[in-house]
Amino acid sequence: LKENSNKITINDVAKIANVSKTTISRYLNGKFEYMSTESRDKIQQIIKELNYRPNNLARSLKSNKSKLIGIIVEDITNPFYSILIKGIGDSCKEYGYNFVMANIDNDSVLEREYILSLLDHRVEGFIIQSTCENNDFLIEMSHRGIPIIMVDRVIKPLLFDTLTTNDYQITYNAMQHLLDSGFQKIGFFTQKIRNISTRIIRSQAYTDACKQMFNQEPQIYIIDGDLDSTADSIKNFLEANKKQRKAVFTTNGLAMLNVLKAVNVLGLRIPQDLGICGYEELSWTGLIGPGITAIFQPSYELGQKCVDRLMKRINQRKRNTKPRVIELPCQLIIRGSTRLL
Amino acid sequence: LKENSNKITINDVAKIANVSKTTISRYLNGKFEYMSTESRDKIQQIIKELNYRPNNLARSLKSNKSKLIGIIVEDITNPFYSILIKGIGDSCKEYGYNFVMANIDNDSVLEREYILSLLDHRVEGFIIQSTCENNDFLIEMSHRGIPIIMVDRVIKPLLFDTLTTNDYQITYNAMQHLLDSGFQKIGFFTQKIRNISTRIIRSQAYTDACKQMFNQEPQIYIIDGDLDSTADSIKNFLEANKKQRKAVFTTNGLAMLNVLKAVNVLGLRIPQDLGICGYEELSWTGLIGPGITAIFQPSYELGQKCVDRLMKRINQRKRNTKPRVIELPCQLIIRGSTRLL
DNA sequence: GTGAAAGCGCTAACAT
DNA sequence: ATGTTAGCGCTTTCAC
Repeated sequence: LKENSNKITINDVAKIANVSKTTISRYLNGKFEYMSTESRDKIQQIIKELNYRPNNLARSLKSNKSKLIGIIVEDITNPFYSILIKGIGDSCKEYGYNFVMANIDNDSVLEREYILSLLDHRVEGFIIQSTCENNDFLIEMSHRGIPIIMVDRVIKPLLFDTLTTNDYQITYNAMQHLLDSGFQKIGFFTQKIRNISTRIIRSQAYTDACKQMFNQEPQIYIIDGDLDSTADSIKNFLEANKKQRKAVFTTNGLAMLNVLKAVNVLGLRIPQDLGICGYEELSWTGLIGPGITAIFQPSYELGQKCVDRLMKRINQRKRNTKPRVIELPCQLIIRGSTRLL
Repeated sequence: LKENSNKITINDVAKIANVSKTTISRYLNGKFEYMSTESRDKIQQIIKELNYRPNNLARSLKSNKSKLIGIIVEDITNPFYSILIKGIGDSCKEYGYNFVMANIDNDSVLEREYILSLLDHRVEGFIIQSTCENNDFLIEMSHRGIPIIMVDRVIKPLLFDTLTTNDYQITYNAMQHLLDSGFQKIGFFTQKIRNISTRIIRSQAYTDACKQMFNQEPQIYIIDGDLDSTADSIKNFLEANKKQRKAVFTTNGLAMLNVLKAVNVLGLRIPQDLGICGYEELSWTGLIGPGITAIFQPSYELGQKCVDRLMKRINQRKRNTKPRVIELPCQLIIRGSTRLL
């Protein structure tokens, strides 16, 4: 590598190769049919010698193709997303793309700001795990011809390609498993539901299961607060269902963590005093007490498929074709926390 | 937002405002001293009405400032890095920057490829958690004037600004704590050490502690393999130190997880049969058995400070000033897994 | 206080 | 098979 090799331009290469920069450009874009073998070989060698790399900014400015996509996620510290992002990154590489990422912390204002800011860099499309509070804005973007893939969120009516998991079915299956294991009353522990579709769908599956299997009213506990309030919720749930065998279902990893901490503080035995089950399968769920029954989501594959779908859209002439929902199956990992006694 | 508002250029704004695009450009760059208040107000209003946003690609091409930085990490699914990246992202936003990230999975070839690929996008600098196998290459980049911040790695001689934690000291402190808790022999469980400086430093602190406190030879176990081989390592360690009270120290979250899984399989009691302590404090370490004693690293702050430092470098005329090491303190979170019996 | 014009490093339409 | 030329949307020098 030479000093300043990042300052070498197409003109330098052209001059040394004794051809016009058009020919170099053709070479760079693989249009070899428009040049002699000698030109081709000479150019190849010179590029290699000079360590020339084309300036993407200039290419993008001209062609409006930045080879960059934008990723908007709720919270990258959540393992579900960090694995998803790894899938996205690996897949991007295969397509010759890079990605710019923004963490929006559930803030819809931030979501809009970041989308505009990434568009300033001319990202060619987005993979968005939306707050679900900017639907009009997203539709606007879509009308402008910017491909958008929704991940882990379903917005109705269906306006964007959507990558998600079989949330309803797997939640319902988990309920069935709890029934089969002898649990009689199920508490549903979730963060604030807001508009977020996954939470709504999961709670719907729970509610349906309550009616259809457990003959109980839904008992939904919102645990956005601290450890104490989570512990209180659990105590309330236990009090309200004294004689029956009980289990809690958690809607995401954070809810799971909070419930486990509270159960720990309360000194409850799993699964004798309380069964536990829910989203999501994390590296450590097998190690807590008797092992926690948990739902595994294929987040890496989800990330890959998001990119596949986005690339299809980007390379598609006509962009207003009907959006599709792609649903990947989850897996219920059964462990001691929901054992039949 | 209007249709096609991303197609509006500085020329459109200039035409409507009835001024030259130079004036618009001055407005965009805050050079208000070169225009009348009327011009200024008019431009402001028109930009707002049109929802005009300048094309970053064009700005960057001209100015060679992309407002983009590059992040290279080993593995984004490791909570240490995902939290670090959150810190980086939040801090970037304050500076008006975005970042392009690459996950290199400990692969030095990928590291080089990604660095070049991000440079094609004219990132203005890098925050790199290097494989430590591309030092010459990184030095080359640095000579070309590309600011590089090393994070979580120390390369000697010191050629880059470096953000790290007080690894040696905190590891040594952890050893002291084990001694104070009545442990007599310590096993060191690590992934392959390779060139990675953190692992070297941690193992050095361990080795020194062995000599200075425990009067033992270092007992280092490499656990890159599967669960079975980790379990074997633990059995060997126990066999080799039959009569003494024993503890293991793990060098990162993955090693910790593997050890805990193996301990679980072997049915060992913590801390009676085996004490456990090490990197790193994760959301769940308090929930396993009696709670796991662990080292907390301030990764979010580390991420923020990386960006602070990088911005200093980017905005610095003279870039060859002496590199600095910034060391953030860790915390040892003491729990039941290293209890005095 | 304002504008004309050159140019950043490419691509592509149109020649030849 | 190859070159000429005109931009892409900005910034910046220089002139007035």
